[in-house]
Amino acid sequence: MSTEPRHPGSGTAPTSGRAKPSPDVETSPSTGDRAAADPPGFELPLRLFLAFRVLIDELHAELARQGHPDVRPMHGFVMQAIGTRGTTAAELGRRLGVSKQAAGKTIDTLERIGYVERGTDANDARRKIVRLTERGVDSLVRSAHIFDNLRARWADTLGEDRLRALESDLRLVTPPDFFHLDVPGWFGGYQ
Amino acid sequence: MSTEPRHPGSGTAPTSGRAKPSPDVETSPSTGDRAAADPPGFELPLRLFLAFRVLIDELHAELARQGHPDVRPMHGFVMQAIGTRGTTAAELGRRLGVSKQAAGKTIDTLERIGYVERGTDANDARRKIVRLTERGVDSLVRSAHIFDNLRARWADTLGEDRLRALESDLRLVTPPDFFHLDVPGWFGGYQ
DNA sequence: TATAATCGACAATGTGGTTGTCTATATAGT
DNA sequence: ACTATATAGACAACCACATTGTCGATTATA
Repeated sequence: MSTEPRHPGSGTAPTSGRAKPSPDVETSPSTGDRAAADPPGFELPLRLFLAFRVLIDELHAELARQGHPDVRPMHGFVMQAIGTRGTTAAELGRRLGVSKQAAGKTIDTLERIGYVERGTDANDARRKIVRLTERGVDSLVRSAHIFDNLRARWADTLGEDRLRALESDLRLVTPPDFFHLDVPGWFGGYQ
Repeated sequence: MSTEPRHPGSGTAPTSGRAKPSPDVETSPSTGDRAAADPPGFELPLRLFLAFRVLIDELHAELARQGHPDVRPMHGFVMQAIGTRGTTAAELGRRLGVSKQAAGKTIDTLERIGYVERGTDANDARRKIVRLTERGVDSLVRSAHIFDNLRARWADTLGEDRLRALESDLRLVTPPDFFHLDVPGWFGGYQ
């Protein structure tokens, strides 16, 4: 059906594909006993994810335009978790909910592309403090601006009060813990 | 840019949101020129993702209780994309935005755990039609029920009107295409 | 009929996660 | 002070899941 060519994982995903609206699958094979006007239950999680995707994709498209083409969604998230005060691989792993080895690998990548640097801890010879470089901070500053602009665009679309209500509602149904998303193998499964 | 403003939603009375968690990094080191009470721009995407996570995690916890402990988030999504009419690996790959090889592997998994089965196409000897088994359909039926229950719980928390407003708002800022999430290597990057 | 396109399979590869093991360093208990 | 235990980070092996490239079989088309 969708004759559009695929875009592999690299590069910033488009999201503006405007493909087919209706997928071929019935809402629910045999649960037509719900209130008629309600949307299918699985629309809500999908919309939440799509909304997330839209924001992240547009962020990185704009970030690429502003001189940060190599930053991946994961990187920005990790740099947020590193913070301006810096941290260690083990601590970062705990914060993100991944092993310290995985955190270390991501730090390797960020170091290689120049967004973090490793230093030593004067008080603990074991620890190596990971700190954002100037470039790393710059990417976060620009991300903040871009997110603000995206939010403003949503405010134009939805109205400021509706957007605030949306944010408020999301806070009510989500855990207060910000990081610790456990993104790793969460979506996939045992093959 | 995939979000064009349509019509500003008729305002629902906003309720006061709770305090922001404030992770380790400053919102924006030099963007204090926004309205002061606004949340940091990156909270919105994170909340969207967390909300998605909450729904999917609870779905699968309940699904496991109801006799489907092996279904992973990806599986349910893929089965929705397969649909009751069945499809082929190549078509499924296009629909999901992944390669036909990746789609084929996921189909292998679903076949192994008994949720789909492969048949032949009488009209085209190349194609192998993938269809949901009875067990596969059962998992989708239960998923629909569980999603409905989860939605009802959110309606209790937020109020039915607020929830409808949330869904409506999400529709305004997301592309109409349901599937085609390009989940694959999207989050990660080049190491 | 010759040529092109498509399906499904196989192989090789890359990314990103895991566990396990190792050394060096810090810290707590005796 | 000395020893036991815990922790940081590095290295290796492995696994999960995606990618591209290729290939034979089959269908569609010029």
